[in-house]
This record gives sequence, C-alpha cells and structure tokens, in this order.
Amino acid sequence: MKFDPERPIYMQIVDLIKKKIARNEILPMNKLPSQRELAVLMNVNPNTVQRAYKELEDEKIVVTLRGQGTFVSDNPALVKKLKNELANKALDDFFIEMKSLGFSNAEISHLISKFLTEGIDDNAAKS
Amino acid sequence: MKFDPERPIYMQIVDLIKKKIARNEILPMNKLPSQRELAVLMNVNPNTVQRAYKELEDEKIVVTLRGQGTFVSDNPALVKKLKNELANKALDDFFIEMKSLGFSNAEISHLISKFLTEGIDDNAAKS
Amino acid sequence: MKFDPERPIYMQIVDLIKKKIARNEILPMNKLPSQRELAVLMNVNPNTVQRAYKELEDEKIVVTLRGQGTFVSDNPALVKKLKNELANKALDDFFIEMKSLGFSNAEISHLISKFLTEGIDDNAAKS
Amino acid sequence: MKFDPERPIYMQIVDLIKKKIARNEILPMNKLPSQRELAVLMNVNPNTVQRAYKELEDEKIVVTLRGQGTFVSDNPALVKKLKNELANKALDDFFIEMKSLGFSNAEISHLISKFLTEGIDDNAAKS
DNA sequence: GTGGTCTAGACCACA
DNA sequence: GTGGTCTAGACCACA
Repeated sequence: MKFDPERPIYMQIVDLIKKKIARNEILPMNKLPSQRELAVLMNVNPNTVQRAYKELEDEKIVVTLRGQGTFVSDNPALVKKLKNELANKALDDFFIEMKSLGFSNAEISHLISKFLTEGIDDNAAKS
Repeated sequence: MKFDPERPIYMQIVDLIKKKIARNEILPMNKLPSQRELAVLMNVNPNTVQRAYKELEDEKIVVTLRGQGTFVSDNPALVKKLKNELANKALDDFFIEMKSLGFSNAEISHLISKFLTEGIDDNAAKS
Repeated sequence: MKFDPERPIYMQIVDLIKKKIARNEILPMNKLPSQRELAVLMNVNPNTVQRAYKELEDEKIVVTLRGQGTFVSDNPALVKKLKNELANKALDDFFIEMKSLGFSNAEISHLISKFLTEGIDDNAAKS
Repeated sequence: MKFDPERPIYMQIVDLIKKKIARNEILPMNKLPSQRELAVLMNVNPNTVQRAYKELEDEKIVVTLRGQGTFVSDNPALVKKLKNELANKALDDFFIEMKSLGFSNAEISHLISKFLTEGIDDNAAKS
C-alpha cells in the first residue's frame, strides 16, 4: 500500500474504507479485516489501523464488538450518506478543475450533455 | 515539490506545465524558467528538466531557442487544445467516480443541474 | 499519581479534569498543562495524556490549538453541565449505598434533614 | 481480591466484613469463614486475616471460640450501630462532594426531594 | 514549545 | 483470536 505522505495514514485508511462502503464493496453488517490483518496488508502499525477504526466508530460508520471484530453499521441511511458525500466531493473537484480552465457554467453544461449523449467514445475527442 | 514515485518525474513536470498553460498561468510566447532554475526550484536533476522540455518541444507546445531559452508556442490552437484535453480528463474522472458510486446518467445530470443553480455560491467561493 | 489499575488511565485523567472544571479549579478559557508537562506530573506516557485530551475534545470540553496548547471551552453551559453530571453521580452513589444498608426513602429523607439542621457536628453521631 | 495499597490490608478486610454485616449479608451468630479459608479466597497471608479478626473481636463485632471458629456477635444493637456508622459516612461523603461542586444546602435539599419523587424508578432499578 | 502521527512491542480483557 | 491500553521514543507541523 502506498500512502500520500502529506496526509495522516489513518485518515487515508478511513477514506479508503468509506469509499469501499459507498461503492457497495463492503456491505452493511460485514466484518472488516481485523486490526492486525489490515495492518499487515497495508504494511502499517496495528495502532494506526486502530486509530482509523476508532475514527470510523466515532462517525458511527462501524461498530466494534470487543473480542469479535469491527463491523459496518447496519444503519440504512449510512451508505446513502457516504455516497452523497463522495458524490459532492467529485462534483466539487470537477467544477473547480473546469473553472480553473476557464469554462463557464454554460460550457460545462454543454460538455456534460455531449458526454451523456455520445457515450464514452471520448477517445476521438481527446486526440 | 512532491512527486508521485509511481510515475516518471519528467512526465509529471510535463503535465504540470501543460496545466499551467491551459489555465493561462503561462501565456503563449512567455519564457519558461531556465532548465537550471527549474531544477533548483523543484529539487530535481537538470537532466530531468531537460527531458521534460524535450517532450514539450516534441509535442510542439514549446520551442527552444539555443542561447535564449524555452518559450511557449505562439500557436493559437495550442491553449485551446490543452484546455480540451484537461477538460476531457476531468470529465472522464468525474464520470468514472460517479459511476463507481452507482449513479445513473439521469442522476448525474440532475445533480449537475442542481449544482449549477443552487450551488453557484459554493462553487464561486471555491474557485 | 496513583491510578486504579481497573480503569483506563486516560479515562481517570479525563474524570479528574472534569472534576476540576466542575469545582471551578480550572476556569473556562484557562490553558491546561501541556501534554508533556502533565505526563511528567502524573508519571505517565505523553501518549496517554494525549488520549485523555482527545477524549475531552471529542466531548467539547476543551479545544486544542496546534502549537499553542489545550484550553477549557468557553461554553457558558459547560461548567453547569459538568456540575450536574457529577452531582447526579454523587446522588446515585449515595442512594445506592443507603438502600444497600436497608434505609427507606423516608429514613434517608429524615437523615438528610437532620444533617442539614444539625450541621456538620456529626462526630458525636458517629461514635 | 484487589486491595488499595495505600491502607493496611487487614483494615480493608475489617471494613469489608463490617459492610457485609451492615447489609445483612452476614447475620448475627453466623460463622465467618475460617482464617485459612478467607486467606486463600483473598489471596493474603493467614496472619493478615487473623489480625483483621482480632480487630473485629476487639470492637466486639465478632467472638472467636477456640476450636470452633469466629462468629458474628449476637448483640442486637450491633448491626444497627454498623448501619449508622456506614450511613453517616455515606452522608458525609455525599455532602463533601456536593459542597465541593458549589451546591448550597437549599440546592442539595431540593435535588434530594426531586430524586425521591421523580427518580424512584432509576433508584429502584439500580439497587 | 506545543500538539499530531507513527512505529514497535508488551500485556490485558472479552469470547 | 479480537479489540483496548500503555510505554518508549522518533519525527513532523504550526507558531
């Protein structure tokens, strides 16, 4: 696992797990890897994983059962909320990038429409 | 300067300069920093900068005049082309992210509309 | 500093600081000792103090300013809330003890009245 | 058994037995565990238990019959006296705590009344 | 100087 | 086996 040295590793683990839940790659009630397992997988200290899991627990995204493991919350609103958060971030990032390139709202709107109708055959457009 | 160890540094410098040109932060006919200057600024080897400038020259984005320096091409289509390339990439990244979160084209379209009408303040504030 | 080995040290530090705030021994906006200072004073590891301070921050009891220190919140309701929490605990503990000794509500009420009128000259009563 | 290292263990055993008698958990005329038994149970030296029993005997709380064992006194006033001692201590501790939190006699009186009327469930549930 | 993050590793509590 | 707490100590970021 490669981590961005600019941001705390434990926060990157938090974001990674949030993303997996938002993408339905980890379902509600599923068990996350144990702290030790994930620490080995990601090549970090178990304490760092615990910090990430603690943060997820504080945010009510997981529940921890001592001696049993850490599980994705069974809150029906949870996945939806995470999806929305990540969608808003993607939306934000996209608009910031487009604005920085000097595109107006109208132009962005037009490009989106074109993209949606023409599909993903954008290779021609790029070259 | 922090570089991603996964990709060649010279390519990252190329992308960075393309982005600056696309954003009008460096204008056509402007002189780029000398290879030595940029090498010091970015804390890389001058050969790495030279390789980046060579690549930009091969792509007709800059011209190097011996003894004078390296300049952004005065090709009127250049900036536009770079803008489009980066816009397409942003568009692609955005759609890939939204699709991975399970959003349909209709939902994406709706979110964009909402963002354009309601979220202008947010957006303006951030750009 | 002596800690009860049955409870986490960091929680005991949390309770201790809460008690000091409830007793007006530390006033709102006051700076707490630095993590290193308190660690030396209490003869524990700085990480343990940080954990306590983090918990207090999560409970909005203190605010931490990086590079400056940790301060008691300036929330006017805070001290009152802590006082009430500790008063309720004292009340609970007292009633549990009296009930375990077989005293009825009426008897407890009577003892309290007597205590309040006769003052604290309870030494005679004790022997 | 966990003992507070700050006070003599035998005194803590004395207090523990007094509390059990005050709570009717050990009745007058009942036989206490043998010194050896209790020593094993509490993981202390038999001499320590003997010292505790000796203290209880000096206070007329138990009587030891050679070759038969140690028995709670059949003095009708004994249990009552112990109850009162412990009640006074609880009362004292409670008032000291409430005073340290800045509560006046009137406020304490009011809280007790409220607790007795509203908090009966809570209290019952806990005892 | 002050808090924030991380590693390495020990030992405990719950199941 | 799984999470929880703690120590010792390093190094970084902010001011």
